[in-house]
Amino acid sequence: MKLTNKQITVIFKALCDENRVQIFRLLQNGEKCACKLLEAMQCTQPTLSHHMKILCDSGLVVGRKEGKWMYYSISPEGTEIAVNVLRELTKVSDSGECCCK
Amino acid sequence: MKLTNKQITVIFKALCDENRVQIFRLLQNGEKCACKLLEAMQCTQPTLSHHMKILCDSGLVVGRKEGKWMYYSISPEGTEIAVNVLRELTKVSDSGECCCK
DNA sequence: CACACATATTGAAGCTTGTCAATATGTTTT
DNA sequence: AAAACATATTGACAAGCTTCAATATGTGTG
Repeated sequence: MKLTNKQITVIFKALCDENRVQIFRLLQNGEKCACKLLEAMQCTQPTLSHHMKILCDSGLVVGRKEGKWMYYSISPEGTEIAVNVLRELTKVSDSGECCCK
Repeated sequence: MKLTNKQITVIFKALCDENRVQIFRLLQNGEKCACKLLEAMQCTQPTLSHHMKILCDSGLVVGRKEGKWMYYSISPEGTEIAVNVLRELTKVSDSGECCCK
């Protein structure tokens, strides 16, 4: 599972906005419909929809349509990938010294 | 260790830019001086300096000054915090159903 | 002390993102 | 079929980010 730098930025862009962090907090105790999220957030419906799209694109959140409602939840698969990417990217091999030393 | 939503976004902004992701890759095999990073990157010195500031502000990278050189490395403490925050934020408690169901 | 070198800061231009009002799409109800 | 409802899309504007050239700061060297 090899991601490009571009794809990695898409994942972490999900967490670059305070509103989206708050949405994660709201989703932590289970799936929620968009209307419930909207109630809890201080933004308009189109803005929420925009953030949900970014969250879904990142893979950290998944959406499920049921009739006229849209249910969102945190994706265990997506978040596991994100944790692994973060781990991978920040892992230090420490194989060598810098030339300038 | 309780971070605000704002502080969390600062952490993940480090990984929102392709160039910064590339910088992590360069730092993976140990501390590097700014001049070495600059060589490897396709950007000007002020741009690199700007990115290094964002990385240091995130806590994921630490800088160390030695004479006229600046050495940067991945911070094990910072990255551990980041992983924990990501884990925390994406942990699902699943305590209850959404009202709309 | 003047000069060369490494890095940081400033200021401006261009691009991207976040936000909202208005509107469109799709679904259920009457 | 029309009305009501939930969500998505569009278009416009504001705010923020990335980038660079120019300049400043700090450090070692002749």
